[in-house]
Amino acid sequence: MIRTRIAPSPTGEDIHIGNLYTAYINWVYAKKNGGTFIVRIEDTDRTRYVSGAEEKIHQSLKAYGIVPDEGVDIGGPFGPYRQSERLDIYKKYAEELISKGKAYYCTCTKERLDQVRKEMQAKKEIPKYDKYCLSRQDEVKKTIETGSNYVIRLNVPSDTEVVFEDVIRGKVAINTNNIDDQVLMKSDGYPTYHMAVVIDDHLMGISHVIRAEEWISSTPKHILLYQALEWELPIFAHLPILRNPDKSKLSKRKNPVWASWYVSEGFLPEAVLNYLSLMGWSHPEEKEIFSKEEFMRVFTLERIQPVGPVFDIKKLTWMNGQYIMQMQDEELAKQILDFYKDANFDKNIVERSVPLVKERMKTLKDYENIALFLFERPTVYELDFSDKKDTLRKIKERIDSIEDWEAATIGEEMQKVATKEQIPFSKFFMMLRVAISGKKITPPLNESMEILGKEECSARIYNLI
RNA sequence: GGCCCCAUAGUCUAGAGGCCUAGGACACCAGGUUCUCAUCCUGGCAACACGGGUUCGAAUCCCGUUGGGGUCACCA
Repeated sequence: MIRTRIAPSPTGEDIHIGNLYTAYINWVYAKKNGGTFIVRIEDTDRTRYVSGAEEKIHQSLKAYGIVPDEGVDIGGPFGPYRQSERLDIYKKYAEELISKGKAYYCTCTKERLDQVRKEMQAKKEIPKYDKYCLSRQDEVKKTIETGSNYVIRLNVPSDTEVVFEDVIRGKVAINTNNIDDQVLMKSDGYPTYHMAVVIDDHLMGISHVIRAEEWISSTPKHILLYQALEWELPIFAHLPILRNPDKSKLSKRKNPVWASWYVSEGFLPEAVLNYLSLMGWSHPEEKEIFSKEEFMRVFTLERIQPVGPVFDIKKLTWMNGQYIMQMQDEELAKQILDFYKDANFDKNIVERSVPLVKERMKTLKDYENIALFLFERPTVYELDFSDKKDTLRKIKERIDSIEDWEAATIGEEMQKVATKEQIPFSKFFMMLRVAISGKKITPPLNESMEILGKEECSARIYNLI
């Protein structure tokens, strides 16, 4: 049975796009294998806890259609799915580890820890805890009984090669000399990530730990824990980290990173996911645009490349445009109406405008730039009409005389005016375009005029005379 | 800095020893279609980081160098 999970922390505004990527891969992998996808909230850091973040994460995942089978809202057989509600579980295993000699109490102060680290760095050694408390456990236990603060540390054996097989990278080996005696339980009674992740992944029956590459170097700690508790290892797959254009880890300083930002900018969730799926992975037939269902069909973890890809919003934008172009008109109208629900655009006009704007929009947000003039009269004009009033009058007269108000007729009649006035078509229509819309760049003019209606067009011209 | 991961055009990638004169996509440039823009079509620019091996033959395998990234918390 395949069981995958993502473990977001409610420490930001929303789910990070990199986590969304990880979530998508986990979700697809579980779904394609008839498995279960779990969302577990890792809220063990109460100092960085952001209230409301958890709800936001769930909302965003839902907006992208990544729906968990088990999680805080829906429950499941292995709950609770919020780590802050599992404290007694971690405590129990921490005690087991201590009784097995795999972990120990530590009462060192932050000052001493800093001091030790400093000294080691000065000696150019690897900065890590010196196991001072390990040798004096009886003494430490006594001070703890008097109420002093303590943590529980993993007792990392020296000079041992920890080896694991990563689905994406193959064999990875790290010597324990490079690993610190990781704190497992913090002084506030909460577990650290390393403790909680191992216990929960095991208890929740996670078969595949699919997470970002940044976790590779701490995986040996986790393996030590699995071994200490005599648990079977899950399969590990470390996904590449999405990068900024300067190749550093994708960060909010250099890129929009919140999943909901993309939605609010008018990107379609399916397009974002499609783009994300191309990060480190390619379709066996080199297709670029494909549905979730198709991705699910052909996806394999093995095909993921270990290189960290740069997140290119330009290509995402292009892809989003492709999705918009391929969308059914009715569906696009619905999406536009929904995206602009506050603007209260006239439904009929939106529906009629869709064929005109569809291949001009890259994002839903583009609609306003392109089609606003269909709803409001222009206030600024990208052309000066002061010496064109005569022609304008001719245009208005002709507009008023048209009986069959429909794009083709409008075009023909306007051409007649241009010919009569001896104005080249390109110049004439540019003038008319700006007179109607205020702008030099618009959707097809005749069709736009048809949508606006005869009276409105006539009025717009009249306003300029 | 130690450890770990990685290395095909500006970017995403195909490529698992001869099919490679290295293919596709985005971006960019030029041209065509067009009353603007967009779409669409045609063409173009542009890469196997470097050095050693192995082999009849290497973008593909091995080693080294260089470069990039990640990680070294009572954060995840």
